[in-house]
Amino acid sequence: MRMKRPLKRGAVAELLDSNIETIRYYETIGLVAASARSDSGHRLYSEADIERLRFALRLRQLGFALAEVRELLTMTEEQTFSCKQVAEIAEIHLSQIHRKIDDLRQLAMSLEEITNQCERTDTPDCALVLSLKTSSRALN
Amino acid sequence: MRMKRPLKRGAVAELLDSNIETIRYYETIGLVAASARSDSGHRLYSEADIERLRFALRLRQLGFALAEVRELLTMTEEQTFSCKQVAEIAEIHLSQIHRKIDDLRQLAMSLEEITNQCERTDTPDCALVLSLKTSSRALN
DNA sequence: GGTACTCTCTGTAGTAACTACAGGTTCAAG
DNA sequence: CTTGAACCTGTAGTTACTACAGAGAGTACC
Repeated sequence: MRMKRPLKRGAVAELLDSNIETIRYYETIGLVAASARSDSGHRLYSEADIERLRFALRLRQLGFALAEVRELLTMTEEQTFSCKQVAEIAEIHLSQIHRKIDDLRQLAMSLEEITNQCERTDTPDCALVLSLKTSSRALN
Repeated sequence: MRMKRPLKRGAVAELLDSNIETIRYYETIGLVAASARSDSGHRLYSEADIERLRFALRLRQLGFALAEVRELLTMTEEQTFSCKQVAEIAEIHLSQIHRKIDDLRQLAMSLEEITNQCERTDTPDCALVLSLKTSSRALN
């Protein structure tokens, strides 16, 4: 069997549905780099490089911070992890997402309450604005 | 009746439960400035200054971007707005919040699905990691 | 082989909304 | 009068990219 020849940056970006600049960025911060360069200096991405990138991008899609992505990459690559550990990280992250959802719900409720005080007149004196100007009640 | 004497930056920050640096930041970007300075250069915030700040901070708490805060400040200050206009801005913002909530719910679902594949073993071969490594299915 | 066009390279700056720090005044209490 | 807190300024750092400029490759067509 024959190796697939490595892709260049643009092709990788397209394949992974990401941005060409993002890929370079991940390299500059030492997250994922191309393992080879052509004679003229063009980055060449092997299958393994692409897998690593795919993994990183997927974790980002799932809302993990780059620091967490870095950690998870190292763990999975060095095989120095237990499944339990990874699951724990994921669950902490999940609980953060849930908290964010709750915060936004609170926010939406406050804002709905405030906008409901408005009767959509053409004048500038409005309970809505008044309500915005007074200090928070529904928040925190 | 007597004017309350103006507060300084630290006192304002405490009063409005915000950060002293944030207040200076809002000044540098031309959002809200102290209307006076003491002889030695300390910022002095009048009641009106503080109201303006309170308004800005409240809008931020409600998730409005600084650009929107700026717009709303101008509108309410120049009285060149109708209640309807303000309500519209608020409603656009509200719909963005709802969309964000939906996105996060999707995210949470994906992540839950993935973590459920894990049996919390002590070994590194895990359906969770495998699932993270393969390309997205539940997203977008 | 020449030319034109796209791709890639590098370094750097900009984005949002702060936050933090350093090095120097000024204020207030004892 | 001293000491410590609060304030001043300018500047750099944060997160996760994104965008741009200027120069060097790669490739398609005549």
